[in-house]
Formats: sequence, C-alpha cells, structure tokens
Amino acid sequence: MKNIKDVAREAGVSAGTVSKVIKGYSSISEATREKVLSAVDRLGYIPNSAASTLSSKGTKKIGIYLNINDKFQQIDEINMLYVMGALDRCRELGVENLIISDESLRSVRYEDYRSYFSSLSIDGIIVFGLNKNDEGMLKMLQDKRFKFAVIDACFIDDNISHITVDQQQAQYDVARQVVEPGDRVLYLAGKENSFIADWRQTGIERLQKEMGFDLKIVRCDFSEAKAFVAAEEFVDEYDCVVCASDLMAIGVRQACKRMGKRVRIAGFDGIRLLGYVSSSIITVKQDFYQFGYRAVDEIMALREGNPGREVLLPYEIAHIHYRSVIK
Amino acid sequence: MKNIKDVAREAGVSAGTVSKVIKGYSSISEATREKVLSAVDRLGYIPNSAASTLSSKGTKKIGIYLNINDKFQQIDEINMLYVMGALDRCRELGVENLIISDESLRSVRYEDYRSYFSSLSIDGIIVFGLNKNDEGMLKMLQDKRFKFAVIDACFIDDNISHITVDQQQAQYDVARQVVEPGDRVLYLAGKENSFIADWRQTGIERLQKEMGFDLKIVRCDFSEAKAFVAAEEFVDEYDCVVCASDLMAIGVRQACKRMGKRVRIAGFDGIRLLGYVSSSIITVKQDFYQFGYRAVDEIMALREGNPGREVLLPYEIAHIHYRSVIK
DNA sequence: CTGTTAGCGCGTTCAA
DNA sequence: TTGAACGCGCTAACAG
Repeated sequence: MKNIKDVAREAGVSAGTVSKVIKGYSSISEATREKVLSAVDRLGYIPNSAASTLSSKGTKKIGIYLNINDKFQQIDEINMLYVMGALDRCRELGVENLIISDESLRSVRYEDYRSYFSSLSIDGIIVFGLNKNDEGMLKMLQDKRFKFAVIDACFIDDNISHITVDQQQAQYDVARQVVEPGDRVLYLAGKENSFIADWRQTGIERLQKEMGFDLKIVRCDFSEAKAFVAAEEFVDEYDCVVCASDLMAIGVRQACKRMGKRVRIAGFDGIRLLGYVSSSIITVKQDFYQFGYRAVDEIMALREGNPGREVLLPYEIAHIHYRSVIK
Repeated sequence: MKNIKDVAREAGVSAGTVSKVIKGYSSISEATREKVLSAVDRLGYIPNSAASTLSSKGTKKIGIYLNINDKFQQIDEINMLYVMGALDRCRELGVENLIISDESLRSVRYEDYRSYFSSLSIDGIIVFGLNKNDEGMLKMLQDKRFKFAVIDACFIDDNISHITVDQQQAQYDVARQVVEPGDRVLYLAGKENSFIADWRQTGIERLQKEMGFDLKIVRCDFSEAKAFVAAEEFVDEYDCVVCASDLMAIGVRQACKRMGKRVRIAGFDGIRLLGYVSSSIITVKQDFYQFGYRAVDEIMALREGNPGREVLLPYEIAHIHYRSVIK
C-alpha cells in the first residue's frame, strides 16, 4: 500500500535516504535514522519485495528443493521436518524462500534450470534427497552461479556444502547393537540411485567383515511394502534384520507379527511412527528439523564467500517410545 | 539471464509483442506468435517474475497460510496433505504461491497484515485450521481486497469461500456406527477455539438426543496425550469412546491397551497412522489433499469475480487398514 | 495486429 | 551525510 515515497514524505527526507536506513547503511545520521524509522512505524510501511528484488538485480531468495520421488501424497514426516526447519530458519533470518518440488521442475528443460532459478530470484538452493539419476539437479550443482546446501548426498565444492550424518558409522553402530555373534543377518537396503542407501550399506559390510557373520542383502528401495514381502519370504532363515530405514523396519515388524515370528530388528532414521508400532526396534535417531535449519545457515555462509564444506550432524542410537512421541 | 528484449531482438519484434504472446493475448497473428515462441524456445527464456508482478501492479500470488498452532515440529500429516494439494494445483495452473506460517506473521502487527500481504504480491489466501482467537486473520477476512479460501471454518462472503465436509453429519454418522442402545458414551471434544471442534460436537449431541444414551463430554483439545489421560481416568465407566480426532482415538486406544480394557472407539479424520495402530477404530475419512487442491480452484473462482460459496467435500465412514497405508 | 511510451517501487550510483 | 536521477524487466495504454 504505502510505498517508499510516502515514508520519505512523512519523514521529510528523500526516498533514497529511506532505502538506506532500511537496508541498514551506516552513512546515516542518528537523527534522520530515527525520523525515518518512526515514519515507517507510523505508516506501517512494508517494502515491496518484488520491486526490491528487481531493483537490486534479484538473487536473494533461497529455493527449497524437495524430491518427493514417489507418487501422489508421498511427502512424509522426514521431508516435513526438513522443510519446517528450513522455513523457520529463513524466517528467523528474514530470508525469502520458495519451495520447489521435483514436480514443478518437470516442465522445465535441464538447460533452462539456470534461467528458471534466476527468474525466480533464487541464488541459493537447499536440496533434500538428491538421487543419482536426477540429471537436471546434478548439472545445476556445477553452476557456480548458485549456492547449494545438499542434504545426504556427497557433494562438496566451492559453492556446495554437504549436510548429513556419518551414514556408514551410524549404520555400523546400530547394527552392532542388534547383531550377535553367530547370527544370520538379513540386510534390507535402500534405493538403487540413492546416495545414502549405498553409504549405509558400506556400514553393515564393514561390521560383517569385522564380525564375520552370514549376511544376505536384499534391496527393498526404502519401501515398507517391499520390506514386508521380503520379510515374509526370508525371515525364517535369519536371526536378525537390519534395515536401511525405519519404514522398512516397520514393514518387517508387521510381517513378523502376522507370522508370529520373532527376530531382532534395527531401523534407521528415528521417525515418530516407531513409537506407535514398536519400541523394540532400535534405530538411528536423526534430527531432521536441524538438517533443514542448518542448511539455511550453510547457504548464508556460502553467500558470504565461505567455501563449501561438510557438516556432520550428530545422531543417536535409540529406541523410540510411545510416551516420547505423543503430544 | 535472457530478458524480454533479447527475445524481441531474436524474433525481430518489439518487447511489447513478446509480452503479449507470452501472456496469451489473442490479438497476435499466428505468424509472429510462432516467431516469438521459437525465439523463446531457442534462448530458453523464462520471464522474470519479480519484474512481472511489479509491472502489473503485483497481486498475483496465492498465500498458503498454515496455522501450526502448537509448538515446535508439530506439523503433521494433515497439514502436509493440505499443502501438497494446494502446491500441486498451483503448479498445474501455473499460479505462484507462498507458504506463510503463523510463525512468520508473529512479527507483523495486525494493522499491517494488509500491507504485508500486498508487499508480497499476494491477492488470495488459503487459510487452514483457522482458530476463533486468531484475531489478525479474522480481521483480514473482512478486507475485500483479498480473496480467501478458508478450510474448516465457517466464513462465507463475497470474497470468502469455505471448504469443508459436513462436520456435524460426519460426527453423527461415525458415532452411529459404534454406539449401541444403552451404551454409556464418552465423547472427547476438540480445542476450545476451534470451529470444527464445536461443529463436530453438535453431531454427537444430535445423536444423543435421538438415541437418548448417557453422554459425558470431556474437552481434550485434539491432544493425544490428554486423551490418553482422560481414557485412563474414565474409561472404566464407559462402553464406547467417540473422539473428535484420530489422534485422540489413538491415545484412548493406547491407554486401553496398557490397561487391558476393551471399548469401542471412533476417531475422526482418517489419518494413515490409524492403519498402524488399530484398524478396529472406525473413523471419518477425509481427503485432505483434495481440500488443498480445491482451495486453489476456489481462489481462482473468486478472482474471476464469482462470489464466495460453501464447498462441501465428501467423506467416508471407514476403517483404515495397514495394507492400505503402506507404500 | 504491432510498436512506442511510460511507469511499477525500489536500490544504487554520483554529485552536492 | 543526503538527494536526484537512472534503470532493473516487464506490462498496459495508446498510437499507428
């Protein structure tokens, strides 16, 4: 409604001065600064963000890229927490942002990603759940014009920071808690083109080398349904099932329940759902909200000219109890 | 990167013409239209949205207002589906949008909401989970300058459409399925300032009048934890617990499990979690994704000058089974 | 049907 | 330390 000129008039200064005050430039006397601020307050002036980004040659927003992978309505707790963390941090820092789903990029050619983001005034992008076959994004990462904070996919460069937990170590740690000497172990692995799936798998393999147990690896693509089926088929022959995700662990658990079997199960992620299904599943508890939150900070750091880096967040090996998840 | 002038040059026309082609104006010959489109394609031109909204006096975005109510990380499946539905529909329609959480409005004074939304180029707002004590938003609804699609809160006006299911009827229907003649019925009601909480409650009250059963109403604020406690305290004296939300139903169910009690339970919402906890809970299944999706359409209709209206979406009385929720 | 012109609201020189 | 002037990229009104 009110624009910068209204404020200028109200404060008895020029529009340029108002702009400088608002952007916090130091070359302004305390007196006029006060005048302007009070005028802003009186008028309830709020800068027009379109004009602002246009005038300052754009590039101020952070894009929050969500790879929903699967179809329809498949966004889950983890993505949600990512997003909330990022949104909250953006708000705290007053950073504008835009959520971009893989869906919304489908209509854009890879060569045009660059202009697409530019046209949206985006200069930094937070990437959740990048896959190895996401060609468009993978190419984008090379474009030094943008800053990236990539979650759970090993890219580091001048313009790319990587935020994750030590997946291998975590998988190793949690498996160590459930596997006993002499066990026959079933490992349900994640998706083919997933960075974290592979990384986690190296964890169980390392443990296997150390302990020398029987290990069968079945790829279940992080799918609860597939894990359910795999459990039905194989669980008789194993003492212990280590899963690369909680959802798969839950699938296994449900299958066992129906079959009246009992095996030790390890999950990975620490989602609330575990508290409802079975607190007997041990898991790697991660703070996904924190991932999103930190990702924004990393983008800001890159903007300031810092080089990309790896941020390893802590995790915890734990059981999720019902009491701890209810609100 | 490339701007409209580049395209104009490439196509051998003026910038104005390019703009018209892109905005799909009809007063353009097929020949130049082709020329322009091919130039756009060759250059990978994507319009700068900031410039566009600035020039056209802004007001083209839809704000998606989320009331997270509770603290930290409390966004759940329902909100998620709302948002996904709205985002998907926006994408299909090519509508720009912005997610606004109640958190992000906290720093804005009520009087300034108007300028805040204006400055963001927002002309339509989808409101999820409005509470009776959300003064700022409530005032905003009066501002004819904006179009609103309100979910689950009874407001209709020239500029406001209301999207919901018939809460009273739904509560009535689901209760009817579990309550048997002569039952002592415990009803766990929702939050004090919630529109739907009250509306739902009238449903059970209507049924009570018809059947004449014993009815005790306890306010549990949609909280699973409070429902758990209420169940521990009262469940001995009742045959049947009707809950105004699934989460409360789950709380009751978990409490009963620990106490070794058995009562009939009805929930409300139809969240996936039910499939994990207990398919014996009957519930009102709503399609939240559809709520968000339709909300966008309603905003568009209002923009076209249609008056606000009430949209009643269908619901279903059903059990949620594990098989139907796993992926 | 197409080109020209004049801003949209703000940030950023450059002088003063 | 402040103000004037220009331009960001695009759209809308007006000519032609």
